[in-house]
Amino acid sequence: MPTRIATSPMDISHLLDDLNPAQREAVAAPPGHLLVLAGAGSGKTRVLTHRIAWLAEVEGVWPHAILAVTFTNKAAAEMRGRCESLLKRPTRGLWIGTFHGLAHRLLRLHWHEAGLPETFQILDADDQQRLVKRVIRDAGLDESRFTAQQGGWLINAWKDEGKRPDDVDAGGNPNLRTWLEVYRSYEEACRRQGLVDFAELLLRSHELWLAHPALLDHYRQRFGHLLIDEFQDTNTTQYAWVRLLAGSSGQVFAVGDDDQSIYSWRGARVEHMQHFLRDFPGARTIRLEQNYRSSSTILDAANAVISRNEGRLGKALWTEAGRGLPIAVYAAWDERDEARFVIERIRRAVAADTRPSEIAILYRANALSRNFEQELISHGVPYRVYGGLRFFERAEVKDALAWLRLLANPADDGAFERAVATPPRGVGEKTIEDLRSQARDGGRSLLATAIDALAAGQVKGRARSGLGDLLAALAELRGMQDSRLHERIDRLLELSGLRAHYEAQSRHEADSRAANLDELVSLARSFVLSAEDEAAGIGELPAFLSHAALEAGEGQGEAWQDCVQLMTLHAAKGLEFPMVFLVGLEDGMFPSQRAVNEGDPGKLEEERRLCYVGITRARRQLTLSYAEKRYLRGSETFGRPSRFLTEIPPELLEDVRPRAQVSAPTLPQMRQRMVSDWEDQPAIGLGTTVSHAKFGEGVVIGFEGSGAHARVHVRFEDGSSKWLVLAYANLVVLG
DNA sequence: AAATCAACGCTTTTT
DNA sequence: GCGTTGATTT
Repeated sequence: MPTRIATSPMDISHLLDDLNPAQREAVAAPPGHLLVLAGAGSGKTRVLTHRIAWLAEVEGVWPHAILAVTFTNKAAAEMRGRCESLLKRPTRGLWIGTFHGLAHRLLRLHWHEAGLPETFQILDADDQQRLVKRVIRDAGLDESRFTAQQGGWLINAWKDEGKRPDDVDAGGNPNLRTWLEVYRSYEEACRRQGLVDFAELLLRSHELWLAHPALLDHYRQRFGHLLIDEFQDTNTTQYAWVRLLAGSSGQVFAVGDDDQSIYSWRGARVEHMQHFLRDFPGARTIRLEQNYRSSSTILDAANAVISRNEGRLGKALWTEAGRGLPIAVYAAWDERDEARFVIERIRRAVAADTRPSEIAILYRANALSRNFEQELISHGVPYRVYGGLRFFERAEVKDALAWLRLLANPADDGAFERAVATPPRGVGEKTIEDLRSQARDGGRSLLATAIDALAAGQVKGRARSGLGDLLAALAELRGMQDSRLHERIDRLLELSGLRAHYEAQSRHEADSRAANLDELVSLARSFVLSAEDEAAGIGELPAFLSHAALEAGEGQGEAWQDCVQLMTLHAAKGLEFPMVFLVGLEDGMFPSQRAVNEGDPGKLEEERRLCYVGITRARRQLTLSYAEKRYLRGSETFGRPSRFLTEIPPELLEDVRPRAQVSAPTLPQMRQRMVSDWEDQPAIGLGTTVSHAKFGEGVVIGFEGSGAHARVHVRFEDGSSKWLVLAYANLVVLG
């Protein structure tokens, strides 16, 4: 049990001084369970880190006895860093990590008790899908009816709910029965190959504790204090994991915001916030409602929107900040007009000394980023899109990792297939299928089967030499036990032919694939085994592979470059920007069609929470936009403004009338100068001389339509004439 | 066995 | 509108 050490009041001032009363109450809470309802921008991370420091410094709790859980590696890293600077020393023995990272550590430490091979490997989402596909195919199912995607989704959903195949009741549903068989076969394949997917990490470590009370007891004794971040995002298995570890003596400090629960489709259950008060006796609730981020206008809009949801725990954000700028709303004619407007505003802001990195464009679905990217490129504004392929998920990197996985775990059939397939080495589908059936019959791995088949002379022709080369290369790499990891990878890239393969490709595709392989080598060179991993007796190679799976690495683009940030609303959770553009606000886009169609109020409420998350990302200025017409999946769609727009009190909004309008066919009206927010566009009329970036100078000889529809007919100097949409053409009026 | 071409299908995605 | 998958071709 932790011993209390005497402290004077002086010691604690730096932990409480810069906190508001509610934050202080949470940080200095007496022993017991606590649920902190932390609104957006209310200083949640600060409270968590100060609580840890408070426990360590004031309550005299050993860091050793504290476990802090987050959902992302980024959040974990930030928490660790802030704790270290608060405590002014390394946080030795303190466990801070993601649910998955901590569960993984437990399984590495207790692989035997968990029923895993010591060499078990982590299956990422892509690997998992491939394996499910293999299972479906081997079962001879119709792959158009039973897709790997759906299978993976179902299996994950079951595991997230803590259900093994035996726990699922398929009832009389034949489809579900089939899926259950797929689930069983998938589990068997994982067991045979020593593979563990993300959901399995959690479920397996939970079962590890259940099956080994002494082990559970050990960890219960050790971790007297559990701190959970983003509690509203916990799934059933994670919640059970926390409950089990806490037992009757562990104190849980849970921080979350039910209004920011946006991952129910990934198994997260907001109800856990309510259940917490029921399941953890004596739990108290503290609300952090003062917002330090946004103007009161932005906050009022957020509050108004979220207040439409039912069954909230209840929380009203307030701020001492002033009203600030109104929320601008722009009704674009179409998605190009929308992009043009947004980028123009961004350029203005940048010209007025806003840094690009302080600006974010947020959208519901990734598909929306394209137009904004195009417009940013054409104006030379640096930008970064989040949510692309991450480093360790890239095909060429995974190709190389497959070899490492085979070295670490020869039973990994997926890795073998990947290594065989790329680069092409004369071993085709037929050869592989023969090996597969042989391996199935013999109950052995593909690699072992291949070695035998080659020795027995069963493989002929090109396949023989190709397979022979591969096995020889593997043998050589296996012999490099004493070499550094990066040397092995470097050699691997040569022997496998991957480097040559991707270098040859690069010439055609102007791609950076070969460079990524070099990057992999240098990542391995600078990879350091963490103290925890070393203590757990984990080798460099398995640790590197786990790192690759659990921390897929940053998305594309340089994090530190000063650029405009583009991302989905989901990706924006936890971030903040002085200037935020929330785009694509049409019913059917946001809220999404599915949420609207299915008529499930829960779905719509989650969309609304997503909207709340989006609005509350903005510090200073929020701009909303929607397009009346949008090309979606190749065809035109006409949308109505999002219902969320109407949920914001109109007095907080300011309509932007951006377009120079050509509204009537009479000259005086044509000459009328219209209000233009984003460019001081003089009037355009018959006979006006204009200049176009591509076509040069010309004279307006006609026009039609009004508002966004306005088009002008221009005869250019070369004699050609064109109809141009005013909103796009960016005409410069010369007189 | 590998390259080329048509057909599909498609929110969100911390790990 | 695009990228991925699969069927077809050589």
